[in-house]
Amino acid sequence: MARTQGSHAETTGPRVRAAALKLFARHGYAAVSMRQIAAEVGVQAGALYLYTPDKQTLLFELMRGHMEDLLADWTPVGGSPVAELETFARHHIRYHLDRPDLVFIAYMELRNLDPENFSVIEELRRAYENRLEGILRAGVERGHFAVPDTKLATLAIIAMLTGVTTWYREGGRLSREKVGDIYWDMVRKAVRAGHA
Amino acid sequence: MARTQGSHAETTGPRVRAAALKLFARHGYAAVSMRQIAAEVGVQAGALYLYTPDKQTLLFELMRGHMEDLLADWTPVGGSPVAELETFARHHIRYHLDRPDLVFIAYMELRNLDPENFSVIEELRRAYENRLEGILRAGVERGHFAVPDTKLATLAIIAMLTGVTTWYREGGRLSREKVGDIYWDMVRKAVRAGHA
DNA sequence: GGTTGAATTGAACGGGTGTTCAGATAATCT
DNA sequence: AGATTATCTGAACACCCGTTCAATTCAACC
Repeated sequence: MARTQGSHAETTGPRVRAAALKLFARHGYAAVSMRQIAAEVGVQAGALYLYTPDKQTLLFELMRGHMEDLLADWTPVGGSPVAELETFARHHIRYHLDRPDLVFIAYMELRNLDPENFSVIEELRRAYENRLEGILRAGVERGHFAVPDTKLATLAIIAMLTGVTTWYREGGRLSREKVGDIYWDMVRKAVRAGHA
Repeated sequence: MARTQGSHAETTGPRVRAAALKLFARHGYAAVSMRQIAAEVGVQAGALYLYTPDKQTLLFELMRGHMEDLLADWTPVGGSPVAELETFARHHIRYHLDRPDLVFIAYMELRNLDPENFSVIEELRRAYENRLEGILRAGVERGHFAVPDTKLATLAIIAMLTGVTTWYREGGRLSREKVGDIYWDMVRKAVRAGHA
């Protein structure tokens, strides 16, 4: 018996992606089977192939969408480097706290991407890093920041900020606002000039 | 035909662990089969069970050994918090650069641990974090550090320092010494007091 | 040189994998 | 009401999984 209650194409597609996202984040891409995803959606495994050509593409599209949204979430406007760095840090934290599963996947499942898919994601990731490095470089030129190496500082700051997703839980001791304040305080001090 | 060239028990054990480590780090625990590990060692899959009760224990023992070595690598001596923080940061970086595969596994494969194994590893990880937090708290009490939240600063610093393994490559632009200097500079400034 | 025993093979076990596809079903259109 | 078509099922395909174990091989000992 097929399709027991009406046409579902428009809702099933997103539900497949949502189920894959949830299960990939919880158990890892390799550990999740198409049959498990189908069960989560409430459908047989064969039906998934109406919505994705294969399992690999399901993972890739989740990661690509995430990276593109991340890049679209905010673009530098070229103002004061200090203000731009603050905006970057707060956006980064807020965006990552809003999408814990996608963030988790984007960092953990890189090695499960086919080589072509991997380079697409890597390029998007580099574009994001370059944005932060641009801010740091501008700040160093104008004397607002003092970092020994802008590339390294870029990676250190992103690692620090992204780390928030490993411990933050909704309704915990600290509000998002407060978390943003605390991290921004550390970032600002870490790159600050003139206080050696 | 078995054992084509002599008794191998003493060398095969470590070789099994080394092969598992390498393959788990490259492709992930769930994506690596016992037959692949056996092939890397140059043995049939059944022979692996002379050296591990099962695949899960192989992963767990790698992670447990790593965490115990990390804790044994250095213990705080109770001196100046600034000096202790520097020692901690430099040890952390050096240790992590020395064992990229183990570090990778310890962070990526937590969710593939059985619940009992998971809590063992989690406890070791918490013990490590508590060491750093102890340093920060001592520094805050004596007025050397100013951090809004020592627990959060602990996690932020560890995330930042551990991030070094994602980009550092042997023989690259920066020496280990220089990397340690740069990260220490950022950590020191991030927690510094009296320069708001 | 025959015996012992550790080290290993290779086949087997039950079950799970991603993917395909003919056929069934039900909502929509004429 | 009947035809059409998008949606989904369920079985099948070839293959891989972790693990067990009787049989085999060979170094060491008597």
